[in-house]
Amino acid sequence: MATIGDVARHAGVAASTVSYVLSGKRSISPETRQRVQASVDALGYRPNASARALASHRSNVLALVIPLRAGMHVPVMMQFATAVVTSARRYDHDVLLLTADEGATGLERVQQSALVDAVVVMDIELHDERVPLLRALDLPSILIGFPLDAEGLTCIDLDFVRAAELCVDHLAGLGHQRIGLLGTPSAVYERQTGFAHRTREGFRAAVARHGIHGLETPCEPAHEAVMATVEQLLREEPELTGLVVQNEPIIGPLLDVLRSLGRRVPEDMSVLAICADDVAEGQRPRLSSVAIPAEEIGQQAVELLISKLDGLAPPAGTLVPAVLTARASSGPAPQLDRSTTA
Amino acid sequence: MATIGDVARHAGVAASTVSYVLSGKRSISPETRQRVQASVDALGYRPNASARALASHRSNVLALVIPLRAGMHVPVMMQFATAVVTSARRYDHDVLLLTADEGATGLERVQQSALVDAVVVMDIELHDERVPLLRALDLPSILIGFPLDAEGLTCIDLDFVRAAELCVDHLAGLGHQRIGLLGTPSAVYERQTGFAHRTREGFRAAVARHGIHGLETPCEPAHEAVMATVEQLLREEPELTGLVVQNEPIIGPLLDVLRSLGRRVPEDMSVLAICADDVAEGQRPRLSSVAIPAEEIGQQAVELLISKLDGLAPPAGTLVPAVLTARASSGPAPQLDRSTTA
DNA sequence: ATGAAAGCGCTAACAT
DNA sequence: ATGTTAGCGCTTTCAT
Repeated sequence: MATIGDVARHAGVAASTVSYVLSGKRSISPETRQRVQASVDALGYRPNASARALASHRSNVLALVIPLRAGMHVPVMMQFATAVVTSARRYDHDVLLLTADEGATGLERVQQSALVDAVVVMDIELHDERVPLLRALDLPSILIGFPLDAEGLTCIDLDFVRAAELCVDHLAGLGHQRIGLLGTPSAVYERQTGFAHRTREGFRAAVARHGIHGLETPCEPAHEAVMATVEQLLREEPELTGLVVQNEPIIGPLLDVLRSLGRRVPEDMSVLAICADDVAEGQRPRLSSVAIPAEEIGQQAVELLISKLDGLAPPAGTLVPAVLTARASSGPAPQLDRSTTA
Repeated sequence: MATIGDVARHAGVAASTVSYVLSGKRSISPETRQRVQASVDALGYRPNASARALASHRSNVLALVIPLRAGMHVPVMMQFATAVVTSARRYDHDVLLLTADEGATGLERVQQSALVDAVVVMDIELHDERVPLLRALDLPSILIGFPLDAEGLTCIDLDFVRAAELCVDHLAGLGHQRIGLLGTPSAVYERQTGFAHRTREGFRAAVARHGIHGLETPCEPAHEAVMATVEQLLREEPELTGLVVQNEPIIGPLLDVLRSLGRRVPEDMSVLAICADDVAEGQRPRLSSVAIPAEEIGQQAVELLISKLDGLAPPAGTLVPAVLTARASSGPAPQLDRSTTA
């Protein structure tokens, strides 16, 4: 491997000049720049990452803490992760993978060994144990998700409160009076995961505001569980005509279950999902949904982090606006013939 | 952050002694060792990763190339990834995430900048473009999957040929005469992904050996596609009584489709899956299956890689044995009343 | 069994 | 606009 010294000799300049040509941190005459660039190309020079990090106190590596906890939906996680890696590369950074089970220890370790410059933390709980650590650690960070107390931290997430509200507003606008929230697996609520709680919050508030009736239930991702949960919901509220689903893996089974129960979508039952657009469009009927823009959030997360590394002070909280797309799964509330016979 | 010099001063020894205590690369008197260890603990010393890498020519970081290509099943990928990270940590290594879309460039980059010591490459195609590069690059590597020409490379994977054989043997042993292989999305075959091709190979060979009739088809992961594919299969072969599935996301829909077509599992149709055990057990009926031991493969991959870094020459190819677990979805071939009426 | 000292390859003052 | 030089914090000879 060629070193910066080799390049300098080849170009007939000082090593520092090569460094400055590469970093652009001071002005270089066009001729010198060209000569150096030619030598770099000729030798196939690539700076040694460790040497650079040691001298500059910057590793150009971000840590990504990926949780793999019970009830999490993996494909969505991976969309975030991919977006983070892709965006990081655009800013000349690489991404180190930290699993959540190494937990707080892992964060401390990578910080103290100066392995990474900053960290992206996913799957934030309302009372996340990593939050105090992050505040103490002097490691620039961005949380994808909001803890209850976000003081001093930079966070970004979809506006889940608004997402739920949009769903309820949409259903209420279509005349639905009794609707349900089919949520994440219960483990997710028990961990007090931010997005699930905030969705529930928004659902409650909107239902109250519209003066309509709202039921909430978690749901495990298995066909049987979906069946049981839907039946339970219909037992509690036979006149249920609308469903908001925040649980990607059960979407398919849910539609099957409704079919097998003889409830047509959207004629008898309107279904709204909070899920990735491609998932919504892959269903039959195509689901009206509020999208989870993982790509956009991951990208913005990296941009916020980079701006912190550049010494800027980005906004502490970024709520990505929720957008509802009406498709084929939601329609006017049915006239409740059923109510007279039930 | 404390440096090795701080620790040395605190313990009253030379920096090199601290280094040797930490690395165990030369013998140290028990007293010195203790004193140094105490100072390390007292100061909370953690070696600077860049300095260490620069001096030792070892970054203690592995790269993991994760593909996110069309048709891939994400949760399985993540199981591999998690196993790799967890195992790497056990050998005091971290893992850098490389997405496949950076492709060969990414491998070259991390190698030339000495960012990583070695690389784990997933989702190998029969004629993988990264294979010649890997051979040229002088970067220790392990492939999870076998290219057609694995000369000079270290590979590991489940024995998919055997996995398919086991499934066919099982069905043939139960008297099934006409069976189908419901495979991955066609994009996966078109890319000539190793595991999909090898499964097909094994299926063909076993079917021929048993002198029974075998149908093969790819299948896209959407309810409608599953329905269409199954109907097509039954049209071609009305007396089909056994199905081997290598396509995790369609397992749920497949069972629904069979139900809606009035085919009971396993009375009318035996279903065998090649998938993770928990997926097989999460279905109703529980699926007879050949497990994909992602955990084990990921772990072994890292161990092989570490042994290479230690200068050993591990076996070039490791085929993890396929194991079939019979559960509730497979049974004796039905007496074909249907054949007389069809 | 331990110390001293020379780098590893780069960046960033500090020159001029 | 460019060169000189002093580190960054560690590992590893080379000494003893």
